[in-house]
Amino acid sequence: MTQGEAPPRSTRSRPTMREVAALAGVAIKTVSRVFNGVPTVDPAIVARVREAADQLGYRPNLTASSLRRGDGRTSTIGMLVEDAANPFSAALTRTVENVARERGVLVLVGSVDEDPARERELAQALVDRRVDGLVIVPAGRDQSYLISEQRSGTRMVFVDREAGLLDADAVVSDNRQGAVTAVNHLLKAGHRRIAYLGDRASIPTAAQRFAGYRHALEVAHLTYEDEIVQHVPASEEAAVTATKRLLELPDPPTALFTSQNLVTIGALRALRALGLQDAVAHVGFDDFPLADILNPGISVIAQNVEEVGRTAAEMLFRRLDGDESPTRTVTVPTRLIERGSGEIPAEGPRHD
Amino acid sequence: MTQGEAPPRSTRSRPTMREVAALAGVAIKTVSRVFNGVPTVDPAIVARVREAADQLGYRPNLTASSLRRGDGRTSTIGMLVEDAANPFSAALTRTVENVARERGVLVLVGSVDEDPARERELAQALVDRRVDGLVIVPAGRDQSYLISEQRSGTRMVFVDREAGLLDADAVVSDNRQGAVTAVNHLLKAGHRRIAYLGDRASIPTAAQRFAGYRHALEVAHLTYEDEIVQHVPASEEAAVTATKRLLELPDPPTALFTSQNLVTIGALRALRALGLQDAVAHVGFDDFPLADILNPGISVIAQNVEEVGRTAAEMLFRRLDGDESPTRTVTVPTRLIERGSGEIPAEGPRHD
DNA sequence: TCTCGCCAAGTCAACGTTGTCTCAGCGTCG
DNA sequence: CGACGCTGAGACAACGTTGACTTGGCGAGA
Repeated sequence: MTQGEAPPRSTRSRPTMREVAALAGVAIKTVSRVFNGVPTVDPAIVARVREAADQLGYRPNLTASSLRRGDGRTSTIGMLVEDAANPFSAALTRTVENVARERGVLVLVGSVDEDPARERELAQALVDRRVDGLVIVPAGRDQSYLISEQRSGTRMVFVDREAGLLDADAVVSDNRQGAVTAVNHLLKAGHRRIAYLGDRASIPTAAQRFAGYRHALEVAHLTYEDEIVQHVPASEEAAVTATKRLLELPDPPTALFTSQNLVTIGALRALRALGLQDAVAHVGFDDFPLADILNPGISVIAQNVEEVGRTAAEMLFRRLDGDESPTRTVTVPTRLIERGSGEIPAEGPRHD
Repeated sequence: MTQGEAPPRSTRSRPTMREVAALAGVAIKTVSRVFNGVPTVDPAIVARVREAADQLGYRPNLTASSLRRGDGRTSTIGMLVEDAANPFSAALTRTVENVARERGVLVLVGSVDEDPARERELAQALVDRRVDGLVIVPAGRDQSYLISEQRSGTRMVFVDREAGLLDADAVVSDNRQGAVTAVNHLLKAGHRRIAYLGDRASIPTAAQRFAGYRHALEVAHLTYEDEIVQHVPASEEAAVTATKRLLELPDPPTALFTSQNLVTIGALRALRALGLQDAVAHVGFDDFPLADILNPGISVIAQNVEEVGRTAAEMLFRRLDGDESPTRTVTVPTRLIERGSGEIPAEGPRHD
């Protein structure tokens, strides 16, 4: 810990247009014109105003400006994600930020932690700051509390999951089809006893992935067995326990479909702990860093996070630009990445 | 892609206090008092105002309120990180958000991408929105452009790296000592030829870690050899190439100290590609997910990101609460995590 | 009974900016 | 040479809210 030298700083209050105007010897309105790039101001005056502003360290107050301006735009949008620290949310935030950046718009971020009450509080806090729009990964199943905001002109786009009880734009991954692809891939490797391990079924995305799993089994004329299906809270620990339980069954599954990131990682920890990583096939939903470097590499259904985020942001800005067309839900396809774990055949690893 | 049904929404403008007051039959000021929890308002009137507000879907305008209020606080802070999508930045953002949340403060996030010009632009954009304070992971080495802001009362705390040409609070990891620990650990395993692979030396944290490396060698009376030192841009590809170059030397190093996240991952990819992961010892700076599940597990010097973020946020809020003490730099210790790769002895893996 | 003080509720102006309107000065054209 | 249009700059009010002050009604004490 180092000591600095500075004594308490003089909190001289921030200069305003009034002071700049006084120093430059012009009217406030003229300063306003200069900073808004109005072309009809005498170049000599522009120079004088700029000089005065620099001298005082003047910076326009966007807050005041947005209050007075007709459209009331704040050049700020709000973004609610599940948890700013997790890779999916972080990647999403970054792509939205990239699109916003091009328009000089900043992003207010909030982590909802799968808590509907928190979602609502944060959404209100964003609205209270008069953000121009919202990008929301909803936690709850009821967003009707936003109806009045929507009517008041706040544009919003939902991501990863659609809004409930609210008609709004959304961008989602093709969860169901992704799950079908995963299961079909395991079927192709000869598996007939494929376990499902996923997030609680109350989470819409988990429900869709689970539906895909059931559908694929049905098409393959396999009977669904409750015994090899586990819905657990999305945490590594819970997934480790659940995986072990599955693999210690009298008639254990020969393949595993894990429908969420942390669940996938928990499952692969459990497989390794049991020394079964080369014996039990495994496909996870959602890619994760270093999945390719493990042994075997983990085959996954990868979401196109960048496209999801970019599409959502672009839809939002199109709305802000006046697009009044009917609301849409855009579905972004997923992609199977084969890395080894999903290609382990039913009879166990090949030894020929 | 699904079609919604909603026709263009009626953009009725947002209700204001005036309208609430009219509906409740009271003066605007009374509505203001109700929403600010002033206790001297007749409970019957409070009820009437609240009802009117609910009926209209009224939400106070924090923007206007902050403009009028004496302190001008916006209950918003700005945060500049290297890249919102990388795990270090994301974790930092999240801890700062957690502290802010307790005070009803929201966080505006911007990614600087190691670009000093971008850092400056974003800082200005945040100041223009009159954030109450800034948490900055600086990209450039000169933050003197913030002196006038500081004087105008914007509080700021720097994270991960100290500010340049500006007297301000900072919270940093003990980079130098962490590097010393890493190298000492490798020395203890018998290594005498330890390579350094790190981010460009122009990045202050990289420079400190490099200094730690040199210092540890010196204390151990080992001569510094330029041949086994590489400064590369922080990317996996660059690190892969550099690592291969090091290991293909006539007299290759028996141990590797990688001083940055992506560099560490690049190095371990290269080690695996060459089949040397069990022969060459390796300690990385910065922990990363799944480091423990690899084979061998990757030993690292872990930064305490949570403590760094929390400390920074707490310092910022203490300043906002009126703390005028001299500026400080808080150094947060790092911690060695042994997982296998760093304990490989100098003569190669044991075969006894 | 009258004055005084008290307290709840209201009026007014102001935060920093910009939209609208006005005005002064200048060049042009009949 | 005078009316007119034009152009550039200023005056004024307003955005939605709150700080400072005022008002009015009521109870208490002399």
